[in-house]
Amino acid sequence: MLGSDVMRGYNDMLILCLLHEGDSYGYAISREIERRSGGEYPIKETTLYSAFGRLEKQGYIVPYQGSETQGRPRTYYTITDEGRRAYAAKCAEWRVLKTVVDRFAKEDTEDGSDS
Amino acid sequence: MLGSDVMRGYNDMLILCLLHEGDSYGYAISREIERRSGGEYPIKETTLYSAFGRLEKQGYIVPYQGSETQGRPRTYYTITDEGRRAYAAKCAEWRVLKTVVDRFAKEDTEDGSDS
DNA sequence: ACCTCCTACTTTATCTGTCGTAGTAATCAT
DNA sequence: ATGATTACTACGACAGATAAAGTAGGAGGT
Repeated sequence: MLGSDVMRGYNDMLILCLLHEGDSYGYAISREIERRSGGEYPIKETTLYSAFGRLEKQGYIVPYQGSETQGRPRTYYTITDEGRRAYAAKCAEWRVLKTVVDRFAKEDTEDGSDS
Repeated sequence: MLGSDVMRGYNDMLILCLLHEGDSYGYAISREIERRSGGEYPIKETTLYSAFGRLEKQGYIVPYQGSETQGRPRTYYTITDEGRRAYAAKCAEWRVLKTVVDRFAKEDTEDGSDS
């Protein structure tokens, strides 16, 4: 299970990634993140919705009211061109981070003696 | 240049990694992190020293006064067994994070035409 | 002797993003 | 009407990062 400190800084990227694949809304995104992370990262609702506010303020996503609903009306989000650029930049930064942090991580499989 | 949000949660790992390789002190660790990250992550002094306090409180590292000095006396740190275990755990978490975040990152090289 | 530079660490106050807890809002099945 | 599920909001607290400034010691130039 991933802690929030290590995911901090990537929540925005996860959301932009999913919106990059198509418009969506809070609840669905929350479930998709949990599903795609294999249950390793069940994002908190408060974290998610505060991220929406941040991304919207930065002009990366735009909200609109959805009609089809099965409960309270949904707020859908569309990613903007600026959002796509920000997503690409985040992905590039992620590649850098990987190579950098890998230089500080040992490769071993925890014991080297199993099966 | 890596932002602090993405490194947050890995500062402790970087420090434990270097101490795992041998005793050291703040200034040297700061320089080694910058060097090994290829200049991508010049860790802030306040970040570093507050991490030392955190790690010491958790019993992961132990301080002692060094004698050889070229300036103000140095505070060296040794990693403890518990610190080694914490380092291994952080590395394991890092491996998980990589596979999870990769599922949300696009692979492209920004233009698809480089060597 | 004085000043500056470099090493080495500390203090304080502030900001950002996440979290815990709780509450609101709407629809559907019973 | 009541409760379950979907969907979102508000509020206060906290940890870790940051900026800015200060403290402390030795080496080298003038």
